[in-house]
Amino acid sequence: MAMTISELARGADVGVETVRFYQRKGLIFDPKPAAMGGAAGRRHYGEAESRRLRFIRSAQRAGFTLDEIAELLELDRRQDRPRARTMAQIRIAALDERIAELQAARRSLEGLALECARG
Amino acid sequence: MAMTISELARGADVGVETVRFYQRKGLIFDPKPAAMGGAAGRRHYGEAESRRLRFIRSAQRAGFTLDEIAELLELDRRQDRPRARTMAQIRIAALDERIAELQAARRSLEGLALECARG
DNA sequence: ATAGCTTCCGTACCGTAGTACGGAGTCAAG
DNA sequence: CTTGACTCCGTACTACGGTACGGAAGCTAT
Repeated sequence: MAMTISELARGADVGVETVRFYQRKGLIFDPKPAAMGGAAGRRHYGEAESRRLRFIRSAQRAGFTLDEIAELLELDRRQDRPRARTMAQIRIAALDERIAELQAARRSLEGLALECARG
Repeated sequence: MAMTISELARGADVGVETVRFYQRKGLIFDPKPAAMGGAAGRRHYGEAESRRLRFIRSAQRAGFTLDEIAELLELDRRQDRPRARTMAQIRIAALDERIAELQAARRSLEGLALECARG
């Protein structure tokens, strides 16, 4: 249950420095060691943090910026479903656009490859 | 036919500063004004540069980095079709992967939006 | 001929998302 | 009880793709 930072990082396939970076950004709860009733030095993390970190990575794959992800996490905390839904829909539209663009690029690369093959 | 830098930039929907940045990177021929037999100060560009600039933008949309685009332009100059073809194929594979990832992200966002709608 | 937009040039700065570094302290195994 | 790995912390640096700034000089329309 209780994990060190490196275990947490491994669980989401990110580096320790990246976790620390997210903490500085406020994306991950930072159980300040000093603030935890004297437990010396080390932080420890549980399943909640691990899930949160994996969520961040998946949201990133969906194209959200870290700032947007911070907002999503905040919306989740506040149970603001309408706004979260809006953000999701905006992102879906952007995704559709991006997918179409990549598919168009793919087609034109196919054409290019074909030209190269013929010479 | 002969264009100023701002006309060239407009033709590809980029800023003048971006054109200058590409010149520094060596992506666009830079007809150094001093080196052109005394024509004072200003560069002028033709259709070739305009096409080149538009090519850069479309290659970017396909996900090539500027360094890769520099290589592509060089391959074109050297008529190295096999290598260009290889690069295109590598990019197509990366594109396929990326498209699949975005589609997966899209599906999970749809799920999220649905959850938000129900509450 | 002069006002005012462009151009040129170098250099500096921006946002995004990390990654590295150095020193000090800490924990676990041999 | 030491050695070696891990942690903490602040700060600095990286890559990428631009974007901005400031001064000098050049066009262009009035």
